[in-house]
Amino acid sequence: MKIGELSGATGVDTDTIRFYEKTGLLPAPARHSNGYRAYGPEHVERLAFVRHCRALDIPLADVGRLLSFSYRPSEDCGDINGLIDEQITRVRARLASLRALEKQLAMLRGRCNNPHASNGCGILTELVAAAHGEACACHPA
Amino acid sequence: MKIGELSGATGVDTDTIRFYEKTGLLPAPARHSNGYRAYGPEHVERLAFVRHCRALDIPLADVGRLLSFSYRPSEDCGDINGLIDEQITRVRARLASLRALEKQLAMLRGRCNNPHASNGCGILTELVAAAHGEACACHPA
DNA sequence: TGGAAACCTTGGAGCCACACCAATGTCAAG
DNA sequence: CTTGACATTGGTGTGGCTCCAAGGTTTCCA
Repeated sequence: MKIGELSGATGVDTDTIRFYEKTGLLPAPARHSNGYRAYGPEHVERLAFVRHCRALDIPLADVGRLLSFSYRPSEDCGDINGLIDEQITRVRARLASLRALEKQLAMLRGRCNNPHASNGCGILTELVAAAHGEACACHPA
Repeated sequence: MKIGELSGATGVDTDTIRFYEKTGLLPAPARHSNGYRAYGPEHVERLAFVRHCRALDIPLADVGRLLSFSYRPSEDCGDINGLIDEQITRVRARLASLRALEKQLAMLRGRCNNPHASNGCGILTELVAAAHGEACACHPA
């Protein structure tokens, strides 16, 4: 199968497929006589694996490690656990900071509910106050 | 004050300060006779404003717009509201997807609790199953 | 006075995970 | 024979920095 067919079968853009090949995540496939890439079912599977990991927001470097584990099945799986745990930690940290952020933005937004001249805008006033180090709605003292 | 002093006063890396200048977010300061950048209190304030916006994860392009509002104070502030609303929308969308992600990763992690050979690893099995399109712990059918 | 350490300058590359582009080559259908 | 869809390579752009190299300047201490 050609790259467009692999793309259609997996929903992954052809540019992305070539990018994965260049970065070593997908093995370089055989070529047709005209130079076109020739993929088999094993590529479909491997690409699906990569995309599933990416759906979990696992960095490409870690996906590569996971792939190497699945090719050395006798290795201890402690590293796999660690890798997933790190990913969970990353996600939870990002969640915490985004939750705080949402609160701050909501408070800031509450400062201004109707249109008026921006020299009277509570939002702008608030942001400028923050620049002065004063307590602000989004970062209360 | 020199760039290092501005950096010390605001906690912003000198590289970042130069980057902001290059992208037009900070005005190019005067220079000392030796070519060193010469900053005043207005730069401290403006830089603090930028950093506070960045703490709210507002993109630099939008920070630039906010700055331009504060220099054209007679403008209507409806655009400011819209800008903050967009930011809130972005943050909420990201929160939703991260929450889903956390659930999926937690389920995946539950597949393997003790170290063993990775050909028996539930996590890897799960990821490979996903590659086959089967229902998996993280993306249940 | 000398020399090291700490600062400053510019310009450019690297990070992540792609997306998009141009110029060119290949192939199947009408 | 042309049109259009597909393929190739290589390069650039994104955001928001971060780090580096190669040099010039200032400051501090013996």
